[in-house]
Amino acid sequence: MSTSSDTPSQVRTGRIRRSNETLILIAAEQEFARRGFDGASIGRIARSAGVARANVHYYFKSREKLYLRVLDDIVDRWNQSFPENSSLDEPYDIIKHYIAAKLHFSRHNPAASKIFAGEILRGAPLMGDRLESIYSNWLHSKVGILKSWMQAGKMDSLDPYHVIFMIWSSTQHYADFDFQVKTALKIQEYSEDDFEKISATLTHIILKGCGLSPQQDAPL
Amino acid sequence: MSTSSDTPSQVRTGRIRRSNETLILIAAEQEFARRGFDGASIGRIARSAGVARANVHYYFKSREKLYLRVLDDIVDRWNQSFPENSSLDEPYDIIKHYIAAKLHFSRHNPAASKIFAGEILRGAPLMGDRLESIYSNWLHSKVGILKSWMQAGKMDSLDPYHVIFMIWSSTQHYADFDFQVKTALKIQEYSEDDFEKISATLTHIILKGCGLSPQQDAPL
DNA sequence: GTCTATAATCAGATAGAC
DNA sequence: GTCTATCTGATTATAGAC
Repeated sequence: MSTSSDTPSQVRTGRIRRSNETLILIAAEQEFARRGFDGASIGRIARSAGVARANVHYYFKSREKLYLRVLDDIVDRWNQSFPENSSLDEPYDIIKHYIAAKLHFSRHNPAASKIFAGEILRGAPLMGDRLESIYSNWLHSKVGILKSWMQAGKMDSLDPYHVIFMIWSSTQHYADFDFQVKTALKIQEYSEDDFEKISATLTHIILKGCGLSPQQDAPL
Repeated sequence: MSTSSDTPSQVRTGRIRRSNETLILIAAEQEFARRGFDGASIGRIARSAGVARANVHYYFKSREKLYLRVLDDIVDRWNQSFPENSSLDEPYDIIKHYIAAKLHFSRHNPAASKIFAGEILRGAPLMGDRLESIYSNWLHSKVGILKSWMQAGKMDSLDPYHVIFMIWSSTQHYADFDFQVKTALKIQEYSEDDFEKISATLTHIILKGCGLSPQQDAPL
């Protein structure tokens, strides 16, 4: 078609669009994480991205649409961060691996975690049902797996939902409430050493607390 | 003094003031918890309290002052909820009691918990240093106690800060993120039974995970 | 595709009648 | 002490020149 001819100007235009969209999305994620949807202003996002206010509207139409786009991008990143690793089959290893993955995400995507935390804190006024669909299937399938492990005597009998909520809450805490953690620890930023301590402590308590130890039914 | 004479009109006036202040404070706590400081509107607070917009300003001067007053009242309630109970001296009992107290507060003061969660999530833009002063002394003294228990071999050696953060995060989760929990559990409101399960699960994992069991150095 | 100017909206705060 | 009316400021969103 005539509109799809790749003239130099169109190629350059496409690049500018992508580049500007990316700049705006990065700035928007920081702004929404820091101030929440209500506190965020398009003016600050534009300034921080280095574009004019009107251009943010040109690319994303409205603040709400921009916010939802940021959320979608976060969900994509989230899904990429938790690949199915079928090489593990021991409860101990699987849970240990999951805690590590969650902490890794919290460490490297604190803004993303905060945006979701804010959204849930307010009752998901903007995401609505989309929130549930993100984790619902995953959650209920893992609950089933935990139940089967408990029935097989591989781990202590506990409410599987609350075991998972505990992993969520304790790992996300270091992203969502980093301000309080850092103030309490008197540090500016998390160090490698901090995250090793966090990982060691959470892993120890949760695994031992669930009655799990390494290779508990290792065949001699 | 002449101004303190208790004429009927002044007595009634004082009562109205207290009554209206209370109505506004109750409405404000709900509004700030649901929408955050930026999303909250004085109009909604006034309507919900049954007074005119201007009266909220008359009593509290500004939205920010009202917010800070709500925070102060929450801190008071918080302090009343955690009386020093010197009757306990076993690590197992003390931590178990603390988890129960935290969960009790989460259950009965979800709005208060959410307001603090929102404030910490955004880096305490309005509370500032006042936040730290609330828990700082408590935290560092308890860290010292945990350390002494670990050195005495009464519990596993772990980073005491992260043990406490874990108790905070896992108990507060049920207030701050109740929307997600309730959606996942497909319930409208927490029941007595829900909280018993939560309490049992958290208590089991944390205590066992820290290597604590009841009366571990019972005499005889 | 970009930017300035402007319209429209909303909410906090205040003045002043009652 | 209460309430209506108004002022003010901020911010989203859009129109239209470049």
